Amino acid sequence: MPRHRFTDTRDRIETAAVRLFVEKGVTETSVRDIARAVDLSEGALYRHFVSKDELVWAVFERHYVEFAGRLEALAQAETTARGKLAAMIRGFCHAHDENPTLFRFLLFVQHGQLSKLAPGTPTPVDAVRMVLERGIASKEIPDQPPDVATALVFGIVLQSATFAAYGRLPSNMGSICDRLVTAAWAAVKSV
Amino acid sequence: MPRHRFTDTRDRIETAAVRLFVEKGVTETSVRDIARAVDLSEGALYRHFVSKDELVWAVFERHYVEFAGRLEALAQAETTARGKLAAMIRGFCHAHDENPTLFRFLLFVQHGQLSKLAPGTPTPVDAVRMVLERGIASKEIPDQPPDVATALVFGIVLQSATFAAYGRLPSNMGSICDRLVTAAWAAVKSV
Amino acid sequence: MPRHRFTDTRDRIETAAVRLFVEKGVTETSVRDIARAVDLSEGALYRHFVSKDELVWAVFERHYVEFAGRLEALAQAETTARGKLAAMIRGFCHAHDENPTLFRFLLFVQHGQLSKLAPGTPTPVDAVRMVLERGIASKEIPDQPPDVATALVFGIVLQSATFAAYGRLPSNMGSICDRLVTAAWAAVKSV
Amino acid sequence: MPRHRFTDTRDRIETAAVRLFVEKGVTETSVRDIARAVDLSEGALYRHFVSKDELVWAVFERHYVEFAGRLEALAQAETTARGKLAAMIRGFCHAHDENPTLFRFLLFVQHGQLSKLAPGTPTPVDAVRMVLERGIASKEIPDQPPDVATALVFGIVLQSATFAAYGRLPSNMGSICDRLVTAAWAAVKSV
DNA sequence: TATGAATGAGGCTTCATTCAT
DNA sequence: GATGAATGAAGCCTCATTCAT
Repeated sequence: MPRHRFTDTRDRIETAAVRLFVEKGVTETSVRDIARAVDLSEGALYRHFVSKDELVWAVFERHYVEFAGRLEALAQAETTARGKLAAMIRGFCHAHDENPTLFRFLLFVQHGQLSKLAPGTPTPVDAVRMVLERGIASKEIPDQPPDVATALVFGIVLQSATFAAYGRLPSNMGSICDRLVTAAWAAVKSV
Repeated sequence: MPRHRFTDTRDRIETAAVRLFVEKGVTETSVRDIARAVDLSEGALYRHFVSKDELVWAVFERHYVEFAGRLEALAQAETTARGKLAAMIRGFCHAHDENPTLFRFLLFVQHGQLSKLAPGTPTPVDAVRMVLERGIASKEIPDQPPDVATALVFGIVLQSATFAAYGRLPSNMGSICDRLVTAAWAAVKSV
Repeated sequence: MPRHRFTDTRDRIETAAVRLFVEKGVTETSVRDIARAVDLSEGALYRHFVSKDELVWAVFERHYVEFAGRLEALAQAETTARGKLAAMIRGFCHAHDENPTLFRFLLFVQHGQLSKLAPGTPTPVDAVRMVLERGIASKEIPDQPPDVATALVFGIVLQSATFAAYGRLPSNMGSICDRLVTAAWAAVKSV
Repeated sequence: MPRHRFTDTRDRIETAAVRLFVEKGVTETSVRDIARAVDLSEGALYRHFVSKDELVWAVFERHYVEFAGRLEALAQAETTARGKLAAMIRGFCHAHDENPTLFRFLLFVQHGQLSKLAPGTPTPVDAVRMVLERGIASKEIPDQPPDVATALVFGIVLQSATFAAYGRLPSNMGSICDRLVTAAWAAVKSV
């Protein structure tokens, strides 16, 4: 059996890359930076990734789609619009606290990966929007453009994450999660 | 007057630079790109700016501080917490619609300029936070950590701007400004 | 007036590049090699050429087409098939002796540039072939596939140039030019 | 028998390598390319060849010398200069048709291997030259520099092979072999 | 023998910046 | 002020080769 730390190495690369991307930005992170972070030669990276672009994309795509799926599943486990929304916001907070670095990469750094998603690929935005749209249709939520409602909810969650990143809010989003749920629901109902 | 031409050229450079920074990102915009956009040689740019970094910083600092000041002035012209908040949100929307590109550069691109501000320099975040903190002190707003409240308001406004940039919301933020005021107030009051 | 040694520098680059391409091959010649040969930094080369590929192509295309034109003109100045053929072969010998390095680059190194020529672009091969085809049509040359006749003539000329390059024949092709004309004509007539 | 598998693999490598060398050039063919073509790992190739250079050289040397020997044998089986020359040209055509790829590698690609041959090693050029030189000495062929005569013959044969490679002449050189013999003889006699 | 991860050198290119004119 | 050639560092990537398994 060969060494087969392949998977291991690939994971180490991805983790280090995401961290650097969040710390310095994607463009500002050189392949050399990543190589050093995992104590590997630059050339060796290319046995695991075709190119820097592909590395960025691979990390993004995998987790982004997976996260969207998780949100959808959380929503489906609830029956009311408020329940669904609360579950999703808790999902955000949980994802953030589980791996803040990855969370920031997916939702803030992005670096233009979004436009590479195959059209129709479900995103976290879609997941939230879908719940709100249905809530409006079922009159649980007052009539309003679903995109506006989505902006309200998304903004409340993401800006909190931003403040957490800057140290303005506790790094543990779980601690303010309930507050965010209340605020988001109030915002959405306030039309 | 020669000084005019200078100022003129400098302004053209700044405007083009901001546009490119927003379109492609700061790092992804080369000095060559900027020079071409204003139909000037690369070398000539250095008559107007010491370095690319300084250009970025100059544009950011000037407008960012000025914008913070504008927000503060708007707030001071009102007496109630709700009035101040509404005025500021209208200030955001107005600033956005006046020059969406500059708005995005200041609030989204940033590119690490924030940390270069002299400590104590008032920022748009501070302006909003100050109003909310005082509203809490005066019981106009329920007791809560001011930073959380600030996150709610800021998130609602900025995410709407983001959606406007992506075409999910109308490019004219003025058209949803009242909705944002209502939502922000509801969110802040909902504790 | 700026220095405007532009043209000068560009020419020096082209000359050095052709020499190196012939000496070592195109792929085996690095941009660094060329830069050193003209005492310039690697980066500076890119002010004169978009890319290494473009440099190769630029040198090839310009001279190859020009040479084909020269051959055609030489042929047109003669009336008989034999006269035309002799003139062209003398044209080959003259081009070789004028600049053996360039001659070798155009006719031996090539490096796949041939397939980049716009379809229909006249080449030296076409020039020779045209004369032979017409000579066959006019019965000055015995009936035979024109491509075979072209191969005979071209082979006689180019192999001599090859031997000259290797030192097997004098570097001065002019000294065997008449012999080549006689041989080529005999070969073509011998069917 | 294990030795067979070894030999087998080595042959597969050589064949694939020659094909790639002809298709893309030696430098442009990477060890990886070769490994893929024979469905082997890169590392495994080094069990069969010391280095890429050695692989190139091994293939070249073996077949080049062997081909020269074949030509000499063909010549020796004939008595007249014309007979010897005709036999050799037929030898060229036969070798080409038997394995056009190998033929092109030996006679066109070469890639500087020629200069690595031990001085005095007989080559196809030598074989042809020897016959012509003796023909001149015996007055079967008019007096002329043997190298010129060699260039005429070699050029006629090789340019035809070139045209065959480009599709200008039929891929089957056997079909024009007699024509080449006639032309070569005429060229050589035409002094 | 075979594998595939790893290396280190080197290749092409871009970039911010300088400077003679 | 303006130009454009020049620089040197750095960036991404490929390659021939080695080696533990």
